[in-house]
Amino acid sequence: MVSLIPAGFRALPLSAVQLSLAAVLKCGQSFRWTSYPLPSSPDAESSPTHEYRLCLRDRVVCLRQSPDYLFYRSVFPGEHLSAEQERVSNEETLIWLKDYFQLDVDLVELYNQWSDRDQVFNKLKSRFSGIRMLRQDPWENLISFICSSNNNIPRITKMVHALCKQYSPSLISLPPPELSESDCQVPATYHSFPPPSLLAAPGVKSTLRGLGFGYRADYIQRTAKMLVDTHGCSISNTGSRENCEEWLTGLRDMSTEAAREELLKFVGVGRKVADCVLLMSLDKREVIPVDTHVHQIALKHYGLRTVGGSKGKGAMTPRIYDEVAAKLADIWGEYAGWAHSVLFTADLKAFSSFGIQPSTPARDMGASASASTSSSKRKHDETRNKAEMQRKAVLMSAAVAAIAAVATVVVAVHDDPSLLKDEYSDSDLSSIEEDGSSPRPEKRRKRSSD
DNA sequence: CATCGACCTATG
DNA sequence: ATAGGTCGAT
Repeated sequence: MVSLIPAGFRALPLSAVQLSLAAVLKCGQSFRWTSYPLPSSPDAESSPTHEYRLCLRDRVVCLRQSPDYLFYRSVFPGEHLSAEQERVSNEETLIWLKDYFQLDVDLVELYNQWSDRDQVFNKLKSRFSGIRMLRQDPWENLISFICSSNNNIPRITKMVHALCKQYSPSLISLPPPELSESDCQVPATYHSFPPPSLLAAPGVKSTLRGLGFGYRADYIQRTAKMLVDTHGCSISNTGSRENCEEWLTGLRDMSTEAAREELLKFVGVGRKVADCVLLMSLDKREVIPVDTHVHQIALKHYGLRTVGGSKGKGAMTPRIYDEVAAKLADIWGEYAGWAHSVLFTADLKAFSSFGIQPSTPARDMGASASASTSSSKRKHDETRNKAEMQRKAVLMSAAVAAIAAVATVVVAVHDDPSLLKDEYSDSDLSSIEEDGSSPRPEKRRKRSSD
């Protein structure tokens, strides 16, 4: 049967295996999407559960997803559009969508390739499907990931939204989708990402500090200033972006090494942030950003051994960085950065309940998490908007995974399995290596200094 | 080159 | 103490 198209939306045929909005828009690639839970529908199997919104320069793009379709619409400020304007804007939004989600790339084919090359990935692919790389705006991407240093996703999200609110005027104000008429919720205002010239002003430092950016406030202002001073902030006659934004985008045409070299010139941009930008907005699909998390994944699941003078703690030295990146790149191949994103997302604690079907969709009171887990196989909560619920979901998922692990096969490790370390066990990746025969995870060895 | 401490802030 | 690090000084 054909599922209903939500009112005002257009439907693009697209399998959920090719794209999972729930994963891709919330896994820390972009920090600017807002999501709204939708009231549950009678046809719960195939109808969207959330609406996602992003403010572009001139419009707000709204998305919903069913197993077989991506539903989209765009909302503009001002009065109604003519039929012709409507047609044109829909076409523009569709073009943007195809570019932003890189729909020309067959993700299923990539998943199959990675599965052939990597047994660890093979275990994850069914649960964490549809995770692809966005093709983001380089300027927004750069600033967002300067914010990401020594930081966590919720706070980065807050910071980026605060920055947009501070430096971009409100494009439009919209009510949440399909309100339950009970309470009058305030409409949300939507702000686009501000251009470089606005962040280059000296006063930005203190303003951003006031917004809780910490030391990143300086980095952002100085980077914006550098960019504007070096490559100009006038608007070119063709596009609607500042010259330096165009220049940044132009790094797409350079080699990975040359583009990285340019990015590293900016303040607050080290190897990791540079690699994030290369991968997420500059088309460098083979690049693997290595953070502490990815490092742990490499140690735990890919038998990377800690060589060199690395001290006991997992210090991220340039040496280690290169080793991890080289190892994973070798395993995953041409689209290694994309594969990395799947593994990274799978390891996020916030995704511990991802890809597990709730068998009892009716009851989802957040409290009953612990007791019922041991008896039932696939019972699980479904809504996870409450931050508090997420930690319970972690425990629950771990229990579910442990049961499932009994029936699963031993995971082959690429190097020496005996070198596997277990630094943190509350992630999802941890579930795939519990095969019953592996040695008991050792406690993290901690040096009592002082 | 490799290593170390400082840096904002919020949460475990 | 650490969260998807980076900078500047040994």
